[in-house]
Amino acid sequence: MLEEKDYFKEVYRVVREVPPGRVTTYGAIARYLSLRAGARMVGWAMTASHGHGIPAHRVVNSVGVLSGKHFFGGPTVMQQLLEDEGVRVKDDRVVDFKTRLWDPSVELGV
DNA sequence: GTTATGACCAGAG
DNA sequence: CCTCTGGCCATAA
Repeated sequence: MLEEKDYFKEVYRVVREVPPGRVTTYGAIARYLSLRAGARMVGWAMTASHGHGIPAHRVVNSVGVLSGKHFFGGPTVMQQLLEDEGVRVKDDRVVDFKTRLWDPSVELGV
């Protein structure tokens, strides 16, 4: 029946809430959902996010690096998607990462 | 059961 | 900037 695990759906729900032009991090999602599995499981969930309509390009690691760009079918696809939404990317890193960061535990309230 | 791996994180040097 | 270490823990073999 459901291939997806419950925490997968939780992660997807949060990622879907990330507005265009903003990014969030694996750690932030893990913190917000209190996933004991930690940030690694968020990354694992993203791997399975294909076909779920998840804007995975808005999820980067703690320093704003596009660590998952390799999974978008090309080395520039993820960057292209972000820049198309107004997020500047330089050397695989989000420019003005701190101001672009959308932390669910802050934006949605803890 | 054990081992290896990973779209991670934080700290130390 | 770089590498290394320790921690986290689900998944695969």
